[in-house]
Amino acid sequence: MKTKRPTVRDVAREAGVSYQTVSRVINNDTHVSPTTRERVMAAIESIGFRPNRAAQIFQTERSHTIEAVIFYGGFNRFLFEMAHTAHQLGYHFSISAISEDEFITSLDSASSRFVDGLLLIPMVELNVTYDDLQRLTDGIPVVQIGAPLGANIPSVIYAQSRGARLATQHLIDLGHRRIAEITGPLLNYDARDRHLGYMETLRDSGIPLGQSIAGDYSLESGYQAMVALLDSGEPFTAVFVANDSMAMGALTATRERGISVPDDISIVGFDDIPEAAHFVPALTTIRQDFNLMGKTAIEYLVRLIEGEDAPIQQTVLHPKLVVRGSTAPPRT
Amino acid sequence: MKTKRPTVRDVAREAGVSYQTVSRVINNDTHVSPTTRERVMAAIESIGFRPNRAAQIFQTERSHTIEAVIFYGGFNRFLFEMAHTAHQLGYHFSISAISEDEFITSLDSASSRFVDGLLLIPMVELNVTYDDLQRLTDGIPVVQIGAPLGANIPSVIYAQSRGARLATQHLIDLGHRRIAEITGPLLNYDARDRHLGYMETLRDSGIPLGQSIAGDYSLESGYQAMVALLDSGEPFTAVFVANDSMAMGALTATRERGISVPDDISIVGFDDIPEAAHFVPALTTIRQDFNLMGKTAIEYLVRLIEGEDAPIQQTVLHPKLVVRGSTAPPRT
DNA sequence: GTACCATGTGTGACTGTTCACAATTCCGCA
DNA sequence: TGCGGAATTGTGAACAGTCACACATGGTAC
Repeated sequence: MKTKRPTVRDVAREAGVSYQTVSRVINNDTHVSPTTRERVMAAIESIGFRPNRAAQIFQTERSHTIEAVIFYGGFNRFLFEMAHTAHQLGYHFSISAISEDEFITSLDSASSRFVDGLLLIPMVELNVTYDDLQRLTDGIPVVQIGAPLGANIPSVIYAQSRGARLATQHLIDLGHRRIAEITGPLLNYDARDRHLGYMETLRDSGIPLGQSIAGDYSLESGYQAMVALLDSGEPFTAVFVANDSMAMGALTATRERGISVPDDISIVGFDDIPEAAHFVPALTTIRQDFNLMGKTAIEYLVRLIEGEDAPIQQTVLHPKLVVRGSTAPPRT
Repeated sequence: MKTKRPTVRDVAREAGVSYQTVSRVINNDTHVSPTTRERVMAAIESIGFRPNRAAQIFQTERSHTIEAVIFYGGFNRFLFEMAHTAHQLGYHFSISAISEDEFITSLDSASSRFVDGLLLIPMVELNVTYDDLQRLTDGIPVVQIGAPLGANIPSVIYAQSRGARLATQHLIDLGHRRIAEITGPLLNYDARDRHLGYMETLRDSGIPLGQSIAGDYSLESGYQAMVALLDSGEPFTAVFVANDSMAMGALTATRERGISVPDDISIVGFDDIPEAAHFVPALTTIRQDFNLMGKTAIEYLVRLIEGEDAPIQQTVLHPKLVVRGSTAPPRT
């Protein structure tokens, strides 16, 4: 962890050339013979050299960075709140939007860019352990938003399965016994945990599982899933939908068929986005405060960066049930 | 523009101290006498010294930057798309979320951080000229998203007033003659332009202006504005609402009063957010593609950064009308 | 055979800041 | 008056790259 990072001069020694030649190679300069280039590349690979971004910027006075300046109070609350919290604590905030296969690259370049801390917001399950993560990032503190409950990674999560339990139990308490489900993409932590919470609650009450269809959290997929549910012919009086957007799509599907919510079918969503209260009917859902989650994560990350004492921990926030007009007792 | 930036040594000479003392002052080190500190501060101020962030990071190996790693495909499309485009063009993307009074500070620190380009996304009118901007940022290229039509600033905008015209004309074509309005916050470029488009269209058709109430683009404010409109007693058969969120709130207000949309009142929104098609009734609105706008802005910014030849220009995108179920001819 | 040029490679200097340590000043107290 | 120690200030070196230039080599044209 404290071993000095290799420099161009180390690479040069290894490859038997001058540091300037190494510089030329990492900058894709043309005036290098193919054989030399190859030798240098091999040396870079073998000793694990990464150019020091700070030194490059210092020298060239170019950072290759674009900055978006955005005024507080607007849209995009989630990222926004985090950026704001970071600023208040004296940190710049940058986002790196990547596709899955850029994941590794992005992490291990972080140390050469002297990023002080990383906030990981994966949408899918990461098959890396915390140790892998530490090795990849050269020991840079990482806080993950959203993770399996009990994971040994510094993280901030909402207890997803608990939220799903609240939702499902609410339907049971109203008297429903045939409860279908529209899940999120089951590769996601949260989607899977919501699904588990639903199943466990039914099992605990001795109620058979209903039909379950997977969506991808999008409005459109919620619509499609509800259509499929209705087309299946299997009867049900309530649906637990894994997020509010899909619930909105589901509502549209019922409306098109003249099915009344909540008289014919009750629907519970998840997230409590601001629009949920304005759905028709207003959506009963599970509230999560994303801003709080972002803020908490940043504060924790800064503690990890600045204090040696901060322990690895998982902060678990608890969602709550918000009852509105989309749920009612089943028809008798 | 090409004058060398002052260094700690310049400040030291000016203040009659050593460069190390200057360093101590800018790092808020305790071991500096109050008088010396004051003298140094004055020197810094007088010669306009800003510490070279790259050199600081280079030396300390700390950047005071937190990076959020987010996987593509999620939420927050707007910022996200820009980040992605920037990455593809070889640039890092960072966001700086500020309040209005941090505006100046944020801009003039950009050059000491060697930011290559700035993307300005103001929600309110900026009372700075392009020259001011250039001076503040030390000549760093800037592209602004959203600006008055015809402004002499590199910018990418949607022709807001044109969108408002489309919306208003649509209502007129349906036969409406008493058309009310719910505007956005009129300090915003876009809100004002939408308002103007509405007024001009009515004037051009010789139709008197309807009642106009200002909201703040939030769901809740749309609800309140519609309530106020209905309470006013002044009759109207259609409303032009300046964005979709407010339109959603407005729909809730009509529903609560048993007023039918579009039978009693037609409503047109603006933006075409994904939810708009699922409103009850589905919302007639004006479509803007925010992703396209972000992408266009980044690409233009990169051209400004890399090419000397790129001219100052304003790219004007054109919104279009999407007709759905919230508009119909007025009752006869 | 010499002059020329292109290509490939190496050397020294420089960037602006902070760190470690050295030197100076100041003050109270014996 | 002289001394110890704290507070304040100064000096040299180092960080890891890149730039400008110099130097070698080898091929081509005269």
